[in-house]
Amino acid sequence: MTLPHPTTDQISLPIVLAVLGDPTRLSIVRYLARKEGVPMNCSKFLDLASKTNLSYHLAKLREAGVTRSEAVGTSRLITLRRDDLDKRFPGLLDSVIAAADGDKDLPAVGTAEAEVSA
Amino acid sequence: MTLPHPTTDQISLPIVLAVLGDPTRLSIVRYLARKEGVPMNCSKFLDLASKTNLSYHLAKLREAGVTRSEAVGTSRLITLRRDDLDKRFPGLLDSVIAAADGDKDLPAVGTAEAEVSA
DNA sequence: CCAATTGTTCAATAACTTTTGAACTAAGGA
DNA sequence: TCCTTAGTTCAAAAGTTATTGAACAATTGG
Repeated sequence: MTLPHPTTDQISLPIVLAVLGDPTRLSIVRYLARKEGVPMNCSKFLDLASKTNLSYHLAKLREAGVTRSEAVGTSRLITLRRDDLDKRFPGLLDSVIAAADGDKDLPAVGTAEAEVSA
Repeated sequence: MTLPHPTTDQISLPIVLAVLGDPTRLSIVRYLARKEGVPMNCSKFLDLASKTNLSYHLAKLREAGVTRSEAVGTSRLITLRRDDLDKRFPGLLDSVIAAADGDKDLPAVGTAEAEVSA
């Protein structure tokens, strides 16, 4: 944990909702949920936006308390803060992710990829 | 139903989340949920914002499919579209409202009021 | 009919958010 | 050491959303 993250009780509902109300960020969260346990690095998401713009969106997610970013070497390992979000807003993340999974209009991550891991 | 409302399947997840990600609108939704079955008119919310600004926020909620506004005389009867939202995004509204109910930072509607009805 | 009440619309402005490119840092491998 | 890879920072530009006040419409009660 290198970069600033809010503590669990600092996570704010309107901020989380506003942050998830962006299609790029919602796609990132959906992908992180699908690949939970497999920490992701930024470059996974380069088909959603430019590197600079991703840096911006990932910072928003981190500052809102939705994700955790850990510096490992020259990479960032990005994970969903599922436990914290479930504690703070029970059921919210699950219903958002379920709804996002059924959303055909959200941009997809990793299309045309040999999806290997579980 | 006088004003334009999206149909159930036109309701979009990112738009709903973005619309709920505003403290004024989240307070309105929380209040509507608490007083469900009792249709509200705009003026109930005048302690949240100016009349003009409320008109704007209530239009946003309506256009996103979160509320329904019906013209009755010179008033609007505003109700939560709970059935439609539950059908489209199961569990989402409940978890948002539960989280909003626990949020001390959200502006309150109808404080210092003799709250009469159920 | 007149006035009050309820809410909308419009245009302007203020305030934010998103996107961009260029320049940068920091780690790792050859 | 030098080069590459991974990501950040900064300032500018573009775009969007929120807020305001003045003017408007429509209904209702006197």
